Amino acid sequence: MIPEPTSQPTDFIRAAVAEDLKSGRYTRVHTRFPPEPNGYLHIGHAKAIAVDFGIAAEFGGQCNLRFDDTNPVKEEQEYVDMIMADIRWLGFDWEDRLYYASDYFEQLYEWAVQLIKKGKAYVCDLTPDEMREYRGTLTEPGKDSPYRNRSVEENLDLFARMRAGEFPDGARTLRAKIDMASGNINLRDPVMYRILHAAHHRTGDQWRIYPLYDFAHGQSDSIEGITHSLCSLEYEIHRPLYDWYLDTLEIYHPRQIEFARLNLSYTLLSKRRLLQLVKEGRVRGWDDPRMPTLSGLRRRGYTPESIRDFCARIGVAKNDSVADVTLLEHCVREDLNKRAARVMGVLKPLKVVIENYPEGQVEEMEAINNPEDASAGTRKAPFSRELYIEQDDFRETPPPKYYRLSPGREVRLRYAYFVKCVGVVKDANGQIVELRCTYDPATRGGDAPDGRKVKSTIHWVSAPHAVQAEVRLYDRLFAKENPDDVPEGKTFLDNLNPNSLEVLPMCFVEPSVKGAAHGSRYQFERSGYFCVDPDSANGKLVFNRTVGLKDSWAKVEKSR
RNA sequence: UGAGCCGUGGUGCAGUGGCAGCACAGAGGACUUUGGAUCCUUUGACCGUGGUUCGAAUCCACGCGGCUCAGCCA
Repeated sequence: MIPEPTSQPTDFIRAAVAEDLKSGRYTRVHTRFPPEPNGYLHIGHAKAIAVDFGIAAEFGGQCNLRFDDTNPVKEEQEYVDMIMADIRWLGFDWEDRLYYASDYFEQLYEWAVQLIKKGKAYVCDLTPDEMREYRGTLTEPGKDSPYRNRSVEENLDLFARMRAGEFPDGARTLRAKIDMASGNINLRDPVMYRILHAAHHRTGDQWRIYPLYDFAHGQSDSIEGITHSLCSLEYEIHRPLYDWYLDTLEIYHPRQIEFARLNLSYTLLSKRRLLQLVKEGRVRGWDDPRMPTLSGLRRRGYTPESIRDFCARIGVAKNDSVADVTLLEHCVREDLNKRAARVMGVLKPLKVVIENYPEGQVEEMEAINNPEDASAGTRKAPFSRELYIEQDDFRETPPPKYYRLSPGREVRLRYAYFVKCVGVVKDANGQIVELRCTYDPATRGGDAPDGRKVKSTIHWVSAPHAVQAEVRLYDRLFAKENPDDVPEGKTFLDNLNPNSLEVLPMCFVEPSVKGAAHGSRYQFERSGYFCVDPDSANGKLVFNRTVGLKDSWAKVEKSR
């Protein structure tokens, strides 16, 4: 497995695992990542994957991939396939250890029978409503079900007939006989099996009863010889039940340890609501670049390395916490800064004519591909009399501290010449449509022999050589730090950022990027990191902005 | 008013009886052919009250605050 780039984090789970090894409670480390195939993986799962696979690797152990597919009505093969692709993309490998809880249905059934024979499980005929009443409340104990003391023979018979499909959905359940007065509601005779006449994506119509999570998970861990079953905090309260099944069945007993799931500012990480955004068309799909799904982040241009780095940096603990999305952004910037080729791209073009530059002349200017990586080499960028620069790089009346182009002011065109603005052309509405400039031939390459300095260097693209592209600018999907923070009567949908997507159809990039493959990542100098979207086709380029560069001018301007 | 868990700068994570630290964010500066990157400086925290101790973020007690659980979801 890939070693994480940042320092070795030592957290309470690693400490517990090390202690278990030292004490001899376990002699090896074997974990598992157990997704339910009912949605796409998101950045929160990336944390869990990093914990499960990461800890196993660090201790020289293994990590299984196991689909927790005990609910056929919610689960689909499409999700299984995408989940596997996402985990691989993230950089983790379960080798030949791909399992499904549904692989164990027969064994689980036998164990259920065993529990019945031990007098530890019974078939219950209570309706869902009745069961709720009998369960009691958080502060009051429950009452025993009237079916609690059926004979072993009757239970065996009924359970077999449940399996045979003799009863309709919901007519009966198999329940563990534990303690209806327990302070832990999970122990008040939890349901082990429910009747579901539904086809399963793997077992087809083989089963009419399906085990619930609690009756499947621990035993699946046991079957696979898992040592440390790492899961999120909400299962903490299930641990006594996890332990009860294993102990009562008298089978190999893994240790469950819980940690806090990831929350991210300005982001929703709930499969249910992510699904809702997709189904209602609020986004273009699971892989919309604004989605926190791994497929969305991938399409947005995030690297797996940056996501792993992020996971390493947020750490693992039991505090409910909200990680700052700016840390995630920092992680991609840091990674892409080292790796992304620089290129010049003009998002909002303003035409410039260099009046004293010979018509028809073209010069090939040498440009550095990546100042952070000398091995990336150089390229040629064509320069000519007519160029495009960024609208933002010109102000007719420059505010204080604005160093870029303005009438009479000289700036450097990166890798080319000093130019001075000598005229502004406007249309009938007074809109600036073109700049007239002069250049100093002595400054070729960007340095003035007389030693004079310019305050600013701006990027440009030669108009006749420019490659047209569509650029999609993304902002946070939600306008609020906590998308769930809504006033009475509103929903998280009201916190959607109406400006989360801005499409710029008429951008110009330098010709070196022509024909770039889907997924290629670039830094557009002074602008940000961009990634070629799969919508690019037939020579038409579409870029997604992964993340902007830090912009200290924007800060100055904002504070004014 | 049941059971379980958790409280350290704005955020996340360390510190497990001996000078409270790291990262991100913020502020300031240096440098710069990206207002990028890099480098330097800097603001800022132990939920509260008692107790034990020479010494407490750490151990104990009592409070306070937050989260999870009353699916035949996972």
